[in-house]
Amino acid sequence: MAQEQIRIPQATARRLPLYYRFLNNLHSQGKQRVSSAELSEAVKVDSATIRRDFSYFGALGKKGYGYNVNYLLGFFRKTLDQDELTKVALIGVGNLGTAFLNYNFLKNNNTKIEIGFDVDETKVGTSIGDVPIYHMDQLKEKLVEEGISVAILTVPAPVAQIITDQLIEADIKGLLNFTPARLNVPPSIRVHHIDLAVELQSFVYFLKHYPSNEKEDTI
Amino acid sequence: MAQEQIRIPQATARRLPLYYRFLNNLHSQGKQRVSSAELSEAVKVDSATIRRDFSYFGALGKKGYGYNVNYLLGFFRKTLDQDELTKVALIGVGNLGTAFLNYNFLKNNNTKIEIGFDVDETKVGTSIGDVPIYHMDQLKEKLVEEGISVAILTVPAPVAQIITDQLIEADIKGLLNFTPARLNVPPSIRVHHIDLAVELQSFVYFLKHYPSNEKEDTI
DNA sequence: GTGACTTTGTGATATAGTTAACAAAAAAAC
DNA sequence: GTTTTTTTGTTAACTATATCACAAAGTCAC
Repeated sequence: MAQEQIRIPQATARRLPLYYRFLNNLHSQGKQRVSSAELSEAVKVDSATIRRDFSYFGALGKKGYGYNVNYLLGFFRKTLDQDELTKVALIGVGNLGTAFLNYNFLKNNNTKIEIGFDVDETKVGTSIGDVPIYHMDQLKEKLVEEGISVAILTVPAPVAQIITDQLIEADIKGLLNFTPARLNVPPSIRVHHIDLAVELQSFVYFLKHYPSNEKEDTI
Repeated sequence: MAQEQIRIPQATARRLPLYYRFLNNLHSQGKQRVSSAELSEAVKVDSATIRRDFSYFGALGKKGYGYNVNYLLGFFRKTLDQDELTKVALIGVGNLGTAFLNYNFLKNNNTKIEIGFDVDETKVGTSIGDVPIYHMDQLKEKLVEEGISVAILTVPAPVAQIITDQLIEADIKGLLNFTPARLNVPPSIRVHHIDLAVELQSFVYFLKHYPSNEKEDTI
C-alpha cells in the first residue's frame, strides 16, 4: 500500500505533520484557500521553505491564488497515510508514560497507543485512558500477537538497553526513545532520541550564548 | 559572568550536554582517558564529528592518547555553566507537567524547576516533587519576585498563546513549548518547540518511507 | 632509544537545508 | 479586455553540517 514516492528531504518530511495539522485548523475554520505567506505566519516557517516543501510533491498550488485548503488537505492525508492506523506500544508507565497514555494521539492522527507495559504489579491489569497495561514479561508475546512494530520507550535509563534487547527480539521496527540512554540496535531498526534533559540544557545554553531571534526551533 | 566565546555551530552546541553526561558516566566509572572512537560508540555520533566539535574549543586532546576525562569534564563544566543554576518555571501541571516535576533535572545539572503554575484549585498550594504550585493568577508576580526568566509550557493548546502573552508581560527570556501551538513572541524571546505529536507522526512517516539505517536521530 | 602504533586536529570535500529573487501564470480590478 | 496585483514554482546563491582522509605529534612496547 505504501505509495512509491520520490524521496523528499528529511527536513521536509519532519514538517509535513505540522502542515497537516494547521491545514486541518484552517479547514475547520471554513477557509477555502491559503497562501504560503499566511501559512508561514501560522506555522512559523519561511514561506519560501513552505513552497519548496510543497513543490517536492508537484505543483499543488495555483499562481496568483495560493493553495486550495481542501485539495491540499486531501493530498497530505494520502501522503501521510492518515487513513492507515499505526499501532504503537508504550514501554514504561511512569509519569511520562502516563502523560502519553492520557494524551493519546488519535485525534486527527494516524497513530494510536494500543498497549502499555510495566513491571509495577499495581499497574498491570489496569487500563489508563483506555489502554490496557501488561507485565513486561509478556512483552514479546503481546507485541507479536498484536502485530505492533513501533514502541515508545519511557523506562528508567538503567534498564533501557535490556528492554531494547527484548524489543529487538520481538522484531520491532522503530523505537522512539525518551530515555537518556543511547541504544545499541541493529541498523535495520530506526531509533529517534528525544532527550528532555538535553533539550532543556541546550536550550539554556542557547539562551546564554546566542542572541535570540526566534530562529532554529526544534521541529 | 558569561565568558565570551567564539560562536560555535548550533549543531555542536546541541550535542554538548550529551557529551557532558557521558563524560560524567565515564568519570564515575573511574576512566582516566577516552578516545573520540570510544566516545563515538557511546553517544552514537561520528568520531570525526566529535573531534570537530571539541576542536571549536581549542586543542583539548593529545595525539596518540585521546582526551583526559577529568580535564575534559572540567572544561565542559565551565563551558556549560554547570556551576551556575538556572531557575525554570513550569506552566501547566497536567500529566506532562507532573512528569517534569517528578523527573526534576537537577542531577548533574544546572537547571531546576523552582515553581509550578496551574488553574486547578486542588493543585494550587500543594507541592509536587518539592516544587510549590501556585495559581496562574500569580504568574507575573511570582516570576518577577523569583527572578525566573525561563519557562516550560505544558498547558492545553487553546490557552497556550494567552498564557504566552502573560509570560511576555513577566519579561521571560526563553520558552520551551510542549504544546502544539506555534507561539507569537517578540524576536527577543527564544522559543523551542517540542511537539510530541509531530515527533511521533514524522517518526512513523520515516519508518514507512525511508529505509532505516540508524541515522538522523533527534538529539 | 627506536620503530610500530595510536589518535588528534583539520584542510578539503560532500551533503543537506534555507532563502532571495524573479519569470510566469493566474486572479482581481476596473 | 486591459492593466495591475498576487502568488506560485524554481533557479541560483548561500549557509550549515557532516565526513573523509591524512600529516603531525604523540604513546607504547621492547
